[in-house]
Amino acid sequence: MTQAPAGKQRIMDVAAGLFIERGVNGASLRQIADLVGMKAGSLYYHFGSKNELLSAIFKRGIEVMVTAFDEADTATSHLSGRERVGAHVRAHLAALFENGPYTAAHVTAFRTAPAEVRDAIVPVRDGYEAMWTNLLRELVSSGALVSSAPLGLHRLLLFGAMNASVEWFDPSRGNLDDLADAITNQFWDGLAQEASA
Amino acid sequence: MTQAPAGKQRIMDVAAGLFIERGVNGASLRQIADLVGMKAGSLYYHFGSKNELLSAIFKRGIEVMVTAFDEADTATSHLSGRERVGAHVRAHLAALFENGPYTAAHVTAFRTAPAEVRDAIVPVRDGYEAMWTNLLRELVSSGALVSSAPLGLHRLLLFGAMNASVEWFDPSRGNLDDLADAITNQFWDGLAQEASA
DNA sequence: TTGCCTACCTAACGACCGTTAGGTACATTG
DNA sequence: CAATGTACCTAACGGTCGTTAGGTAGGCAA
Repeated sequence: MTQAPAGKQRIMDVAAGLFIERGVNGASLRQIADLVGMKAGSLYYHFGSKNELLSAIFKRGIEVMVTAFDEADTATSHLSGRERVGAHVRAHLAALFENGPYTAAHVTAFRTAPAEVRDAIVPVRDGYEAMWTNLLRELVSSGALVSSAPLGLHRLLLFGAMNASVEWFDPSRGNLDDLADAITNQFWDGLAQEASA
Repeated sequence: MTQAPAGKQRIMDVAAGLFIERGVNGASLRQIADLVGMKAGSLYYHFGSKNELLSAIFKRGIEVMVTAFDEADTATSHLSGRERVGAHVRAHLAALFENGPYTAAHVTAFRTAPAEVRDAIVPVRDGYEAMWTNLLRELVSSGALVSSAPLGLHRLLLFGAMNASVEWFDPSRGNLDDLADAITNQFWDGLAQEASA
């Protein structure tokens, strides 16, 4: 059943996909090894334990998000607030759907991972969240966003809207740019017909 | 370790909480039984299988949402569009945080449940989603919501924002009314400083 | 050729899983 | 008082889990 160069990279790819589908405890090392074309014991040549494999996947998932954020940042720092938010939303979606299964695995499987794994990842994750907090703060300072809203809370709502898309959006059938636009529209203008009093 | 009247109801309570914490496969019948004050085998007096227990919890979780929606509907049908949305958002949050762990379990654990369980639940869940679709359609017809937006998509975004709160909101420390207001604000008006062109 | 390194494999360990068969204590009913 | 039903328990079943120890085939270096 072998079908590719295998190795560490491929193990992580396959494992991340299986973690998304069946959850941390639902995906066994034997299933992962099977899909890779190995035996379960051989995984231990590359990773010291299942938790280590999990951590590597989550960490990579955050790195992918951070990289996407940085690129969007440098590409749009000179544009309007709305365009900047739009670019960052698009970048987050790219991390979820276009740059491997790592970010999606982080978003869906992190919650039920062993506390040991979660505790090791939280600081890395905090770094990404801080980048968004800074972005939104800048937009308030520049007068683009309302200053009255609790930013931390609205950032979490935006994250919720974006991340939940892994459960229903199919990138082979839908357009990621359209999705990013819809999310940005809702975040920026809302859905009310006209600015209500 | 017994501490309460036990029975079917209590098993579902405890199991739902554990499914939220550790996921479907991470929560074992022995752990559930332990917390209830039973032995694993005894659970089979009340439920024919683990999947049956899962299904019962998910189904209950949806019933709780539907009930909350109906109450909000009859209580606010005569009010403004914004107030109606606000009431329904608040009702959804009530289902997630104030009416037992069932809805939260459904939202967090459904994805990794066995296909057999998911397939049985999907039709029930569709009923709840249709209620929201109808609400939003009404609001477009009445001119309260923009007609240009893809409603189904925006409903999913709203669901994502609301449901993700189970991962970070602590009802013993935060105010659910405030959270509902923030969600409603973001959905209705967005965060832009003023209606941008 | 010999020896080491890489990347696997085989085979098994104890632990835990969902599930089942067959008991038992207690309350209710006749 | 006997019979029945309810709500559990004990003990075990086969299976799967993460993990480990020890083996092995092929490539590269000396």
